[in-house]
Amino acid sequence: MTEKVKKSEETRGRILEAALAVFRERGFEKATMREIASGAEVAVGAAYYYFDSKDAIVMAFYERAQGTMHPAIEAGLDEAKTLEARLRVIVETKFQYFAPNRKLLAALTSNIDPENSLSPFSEATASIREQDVASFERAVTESGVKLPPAVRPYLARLLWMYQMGLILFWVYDKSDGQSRTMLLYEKTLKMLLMTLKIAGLAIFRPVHKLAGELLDVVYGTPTS
Amino acid sequence: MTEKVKKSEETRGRILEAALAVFRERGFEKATMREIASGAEVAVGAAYYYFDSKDAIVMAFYERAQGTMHPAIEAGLDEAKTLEARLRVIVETKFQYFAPNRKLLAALTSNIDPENSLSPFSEATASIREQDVASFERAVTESGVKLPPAVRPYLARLLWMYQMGLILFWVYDKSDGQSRTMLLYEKTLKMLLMTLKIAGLAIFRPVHKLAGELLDVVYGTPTS
DNA sequence: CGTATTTCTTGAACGTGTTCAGAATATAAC
DNA sequence: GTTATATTCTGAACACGTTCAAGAAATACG
Repeated sequence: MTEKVKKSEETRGRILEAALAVFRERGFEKATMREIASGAEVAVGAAYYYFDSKDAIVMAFYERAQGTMHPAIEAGLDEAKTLEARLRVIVETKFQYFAPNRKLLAALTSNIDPENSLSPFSEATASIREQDVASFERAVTESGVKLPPAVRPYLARLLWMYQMGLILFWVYDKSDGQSRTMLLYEKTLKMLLMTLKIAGLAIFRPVHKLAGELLDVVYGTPTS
Repeated sequence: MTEKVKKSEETRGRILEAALAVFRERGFEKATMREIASGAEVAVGAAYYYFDSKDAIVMAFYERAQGTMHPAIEAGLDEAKTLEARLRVIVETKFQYFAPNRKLLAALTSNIDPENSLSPFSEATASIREQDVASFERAVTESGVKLPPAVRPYLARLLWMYQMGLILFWVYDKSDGQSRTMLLYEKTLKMLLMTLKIAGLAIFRPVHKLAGELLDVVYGTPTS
C-alpha cells in the first residue's frame, strides 16, 4: 500500500496534469476539454467524473498550490525577524511558486465577480483566502505593529488586498521578466512600512476614526 | 429625412433594446443570442450583422451611456464650486444613470483582464476612460488643488481608479438599495478630501518621492 | 424601366463546455 | 467462484456563441 496509488487517483492526477499542460501551452480560454481528455487518454466524460467543470480543474490546481505554499510560508515566518521580512516571505513565496504558471493564474484573477467560483473573492476560494489572511495576521502580530484600534483589526485583510493587487498587476505585466511588478513591489512595500510607521501620529486622529468606520462598512464590525 | 430613421438603424436599435431587455431580465451570462434575436424578431445572423459579438452589444450600451453621461457631467462641472461638489457630480451622475442597469454593469466590470474588451482596462474602453479621466482632471484643476509635483500629474487617474472601485463595490453590493456603497462613498470621499488637504505637510516629504516613483511605474512617466 | 450592385437577412452548421444513459471494470458478499 | 453492488469510464447529444454561404430586399445605374 505504500507505493500504490489508487487507480482512480492516478487517473485524476493524469487529467489534472494533462489539463495544466494544455493550459500552459494554449492558455485557459483556448484549451478545450476534448484536448485535455485526449491528452490524459480518457473520454471527455471521465474528465467530468473527476472535475465538475473546466473551472474546477483550475481550482484543483489552486488548492494544490496553496497546499504547498502555505506550509512554506509558515516555515518562512518562523525564521523572519522583521515585519518587512515577514511580508516578503508571504509575497515572494507566492511569486516564486506561481511564476511557471503565471499565465494560468489569469484564469483565477481575471474575474472579480464574487459569484464566480474562480474569483479571488468567491465562496469557493474563501478558505484559501482565510489561510492567507491568517498568515498576514501572524506577520503583523509577531512584529508587534502598533496601530490605532479602529484600524488594527483590519490590517491583515488590507495586507491581503495589497498582495492581491500586486499579484494582479504581475499577472498582466508584459514587461521583461515582469520587472515593472518587481519595481512596484519594492516601492509599495517601502511605502507601506513608512505609512505604518507614521500612521499613529496625532495629525491622523481624524483619519483613524473615518478609516475605521469605512473599513467596518467594507468588512463588517471587527470581531477580534 | 428629419423624421425617418434609416431602416437598418431601426433594426439595430431593436436588437439592442431586445438585448438589454433580456440582459436585465436574465442577466448577461444567462441571456442567449437566440433569445435576443427572437425578441427583436430577426434571425441570429442579423444580430451578428449589427454586432460583432454578445460582448459588443454591452459595449454599444456602454458607449451610448457614456454619450449621455459625459455631457451631463460636463454641464454639472460648470455649476459645481468646490472639489467635493465636482467629484460628487461625476460619481453621482454615473450612479444615477447606471442604477436601472446595475446588474448589466457586472458584464462590464467582472472581467479585469485588459485583453478582454469589456474590461474597464481594455483598449476598447480606452476612449471612454480617457473622457472620464479628463473630467476628473477638470474637477481637480478648476478647484486649484495643491499637491506635490511628484504626485499631482497622476491625481486624475487615481481619482478615476477610486471611482471605478466604488462602482465595482456597488455592482456587487447586495445590501438594500446598495446602502453599504452609499455609506462607503460618503466616508471615502470625506477621507479623500481630508487626505488631499494634509498631503502637502512636511512629514510626507519622503512619501511624496516614493509615491511619485511608484506611480511612474504604474502609469509611465508623466507627460503633462 | 431593367439590371447590377450593395445592403440586409436567413438558418443550417461548427466548435465549445457540459450532461447523461448506459457500458465496462473493480470491489464486496456469500 | 459467482453474483451483486459500487466505481469508473464512454461517447453521443444538448445548448451555447459564432460563422457563413446563400438568398431577399433595397438602392444605384444607364
